[in-house]
Amino acid sequence: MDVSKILDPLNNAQRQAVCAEAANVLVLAGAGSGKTRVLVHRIAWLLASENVSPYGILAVTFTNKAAGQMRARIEQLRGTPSGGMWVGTFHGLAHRLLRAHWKEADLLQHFQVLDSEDQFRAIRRLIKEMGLDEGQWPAKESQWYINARKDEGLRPDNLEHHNDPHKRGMIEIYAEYERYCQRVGAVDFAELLLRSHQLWLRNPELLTHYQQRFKFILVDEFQDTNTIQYAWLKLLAGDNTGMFAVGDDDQSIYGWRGARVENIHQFSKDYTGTETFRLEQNYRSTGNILNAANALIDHNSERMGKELWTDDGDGELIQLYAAFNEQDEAQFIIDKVKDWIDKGGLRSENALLYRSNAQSRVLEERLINYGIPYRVYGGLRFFERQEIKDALAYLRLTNNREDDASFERIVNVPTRGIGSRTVEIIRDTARNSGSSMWQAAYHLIEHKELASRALNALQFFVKRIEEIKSAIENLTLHEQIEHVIHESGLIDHYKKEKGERGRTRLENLDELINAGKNFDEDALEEEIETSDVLTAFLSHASLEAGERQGDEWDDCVQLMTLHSAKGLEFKQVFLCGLEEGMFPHRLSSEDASKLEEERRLCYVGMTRAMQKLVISYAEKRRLYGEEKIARASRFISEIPTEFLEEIRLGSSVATLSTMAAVEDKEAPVKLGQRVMHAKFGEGIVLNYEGQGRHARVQVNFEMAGSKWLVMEYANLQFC
DNA sequence: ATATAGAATCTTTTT
DNA sequence: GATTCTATAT
Repeated sequence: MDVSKILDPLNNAQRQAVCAEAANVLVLAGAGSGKTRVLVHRIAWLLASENVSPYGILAVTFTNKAAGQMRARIEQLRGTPSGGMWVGTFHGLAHRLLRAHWKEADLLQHFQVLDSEDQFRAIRRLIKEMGLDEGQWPAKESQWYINARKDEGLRPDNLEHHNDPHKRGMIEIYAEYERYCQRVGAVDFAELLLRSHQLWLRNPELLTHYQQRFKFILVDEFQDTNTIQYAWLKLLAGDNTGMFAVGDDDQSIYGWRGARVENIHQFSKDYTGTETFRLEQNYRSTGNILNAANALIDHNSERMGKELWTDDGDGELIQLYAAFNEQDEAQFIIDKVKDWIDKGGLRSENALLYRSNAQSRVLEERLINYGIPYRVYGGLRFFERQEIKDALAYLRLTNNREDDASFERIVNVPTRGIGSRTVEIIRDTARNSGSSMWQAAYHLIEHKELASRALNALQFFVKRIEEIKSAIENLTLHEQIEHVIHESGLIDHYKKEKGERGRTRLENLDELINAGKNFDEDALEEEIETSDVLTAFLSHASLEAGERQGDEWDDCVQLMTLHSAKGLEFKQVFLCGLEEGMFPHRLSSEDASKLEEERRLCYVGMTRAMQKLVISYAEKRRLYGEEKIARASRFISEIPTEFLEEIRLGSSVATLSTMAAVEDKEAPVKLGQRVMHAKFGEGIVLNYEGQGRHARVQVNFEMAGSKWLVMEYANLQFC
């Protein structure tokens, strides 16, 4: 292939990294510096010049989206499908390994992948079964504990309780959970990695096979790797493997879930002769935005060091708005968004970023008020929806009747008279005989050890599952799904749910059949055995939970947390709620390293902006029902004033029409509304009492301070 | 089995 | 303040 096509689109630094001769390469790629491009072109370069076949390449990312994009861009650049290459997420690749070597990994052939909700439910059930007090041993905490240990590569056997009763309990729960997973063939996310790591350790010839196969390993977002992921990579990389790691220590924002930036420092030590490259030219943001971001992140210690720059101009200054309260802040932001749209910009070019999800509500209310379509990221995803998980649980139970989690989920959904008491008896019976709940149910029916009503109901359930099982045996996946959602009674069950919610649930179940259809087609192409399609589909549902549900509008304002904004870019970005306690969050303010992570988060947020960045904070904020006075975030003072432009009260466009509408209703004014008084000047509505002409309004004037005024006489102008 | 009231909780999230 | 779970009553 023509090498110039690979190298010409690159700048100097990018080209050096792509063509690096060193076996091991570390690329420190700043925000917007062409990180993905370098990865993609490196792969194309290796294939073209090093005489490597796609078979010898493994590229690993964190999200399915990133993996998909990378694969697509490689194929686009090379103009040919890249069969044989392994491109995927850590979990996806680990899963692939375990499917191929389930026996050596000591798993059941049809092992299932638990998503975090499945895991949570399993742990909660086990804690109950163990007779532990749920108040003292919250399932959430245990789940967190177990995952953190697995991410560190630790099994219960490797853990010491040091006579700490709390620790001892946690370890016991962990051990119990492991036994359960092993028995029913369940594998959670962390287990995928830990288990495949173990698979290699215990089967040296298998490890050698993969080490010899993969001549080059490429890692995206290296700063986000945790202990087990790095160990996994290190094990897989043999003596002759070339490692190519791309990352940005300044964008490490997942320390709280086990990511270790240290790995980036460790890399050059572990791989001697590592050549390090820095990508500092930014193709996204204006000079002012970059300089401000550089100055902010400079307050962090222990950085690898990197300074973003651009060839383009300085652009506009960063706007800073000190809002009176969160209502005022929202009003200001929405006014600016409206300006943008009125000037012909797209709604989707605007992103409203915040530290925590609770902040979205006020913004949403304003957007609804103005009839501006928007989309909030972060809701439930398709395969996480209740009705979908119910349907999947039926499929799982027919597939594997040892699956207690699924059994318990659907034994009384739709309600068929199997109450919590009956479930408890089944659970106890299962526990006492060391069998599954399914077997226990059988036992109870056979020996008539239940009250007749419960017995009949249980018998009905068991029979129904058996019927479904035999009916779907020779069907294609989508036919299986269709059969299951009807015969299980789920359709009828959700038909009864009134309103919008019930309707979307039915639509989703319909959509599940569609998903099955697509899966069938893919399976046909890849010649997957019919009996394995269901298992593959169930794993797919766990590993790739699907798109987050958003509004149906194509062009809408984007609302999301700073964390979910990573990797994205927008022409106009609003960073909202920059107050001490909010951002940096109070739970992350005491600890120096946590604070630095917050600062990196701020850095990530700022560098999302292409043209305009607007930062705002509220002096007073109502949160969780309580009003709190706040100070501006320290991050604001860490940005040199030369890059900032303070926006004064009332400089935004008047919104007379909307206020008239509000005035018609019982409230005389809206809280947080800007008003103008002939004598006192401009202010913000703080409070009001009464209605109509007799209403009194409290206004905080910019110059004159806070005053109570009677609407009838005050003659306030809304602006 | 459902309905309602009171309590508890409220950072960030992918796989 | 809003949601979501839990306990209690019917």
